[in-house]
Amino acid sequence: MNKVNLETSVNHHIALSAIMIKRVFYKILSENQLDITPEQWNVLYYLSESGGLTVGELRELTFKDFANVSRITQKLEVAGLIEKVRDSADKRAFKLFITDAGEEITKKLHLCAFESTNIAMEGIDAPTREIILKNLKHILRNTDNYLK
Amino acid sequence: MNKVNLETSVNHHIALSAIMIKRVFYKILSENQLDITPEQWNVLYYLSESGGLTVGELRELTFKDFANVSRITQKLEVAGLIEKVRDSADKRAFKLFITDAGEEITKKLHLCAFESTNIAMEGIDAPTREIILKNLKHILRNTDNYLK
DNA sequence: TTTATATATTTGTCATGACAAATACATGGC
DNA sequence: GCCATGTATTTGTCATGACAAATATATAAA
Repeated sequence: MNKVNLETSVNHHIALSAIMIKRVFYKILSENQLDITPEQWNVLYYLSESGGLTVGELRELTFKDFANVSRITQKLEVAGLIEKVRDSADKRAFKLFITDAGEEITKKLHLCAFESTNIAMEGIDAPTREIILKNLKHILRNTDNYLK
Repeated sequence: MNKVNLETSVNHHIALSAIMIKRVFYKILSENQLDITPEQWNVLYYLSESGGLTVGELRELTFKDFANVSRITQKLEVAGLIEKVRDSADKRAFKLFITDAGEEITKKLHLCAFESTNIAMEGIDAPTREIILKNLKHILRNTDNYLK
């Protein structure tokens, strides 16, 4: 009888923590009257770091699929936070750029992300955070290999 | 300038790991022709452990909100995997019970969950898993306190 | 009892994730 | 150039999460 116990399952607790962290982030966002979702923040983050990414490149960076990146970027474009420019060399593709308004909001979003990290990680020292990070990256490799 | 770096953010990697683990689980479920979602598995798990829970009790156990538990249990009921029985003492509430068909599927789901754990955690030794689990529980307390 | 308020659950809406199908453009082989 | 195939992106559908509003029943207060 291979029975799983969710109370002691790391997998399960990763899922729960992810949900709770996202809730904290949502709350901080709404307290700061930022009409942005955590996933939109994720896209803005990468476009702020490096402009001119395509939808496909964003897909890789964000671990999302084309469909979702497509829809998230549409919303950000409507909100005036990014621009989608047809690539003249490859007319199927877009190059995405963050706008000045997008950069403004991204600055605030960095503060919110910083705050939510402080809340979630309070009482966990730096070496332990390193261990957790290292092992989460290990889990990402494991799962990535399996899904290939 | 408080700038967050997602590449070294534990928060962010928890979110990514959660998504990837869920994808692995989805894949295993579909390979086993189990027409069940990870969230439905979660509900089945608790109803298998202890029958007669209300929607509200399930909500607490699963970290979901009423709306979602309500919809998930509706689908499981339609699929014949659980039963919702009006509580005679409190006619607002239901008592939920897993059916024999639900128990059958739950057995298989335990195996799938076990398998997905093995895939995600491969190469991470037991003491390290303990450390991760302990700290994820710490994060759950931190976030829970903040959201209160 | 009547009324106000609290509780259990459901429904509606929007954003997102998974997944399949559709669109539009590119590229290689003929 | 023309066609088959591949690539970039979009759209549609279903399940779920967040959140607000609605429904039904319970309970407390007047």
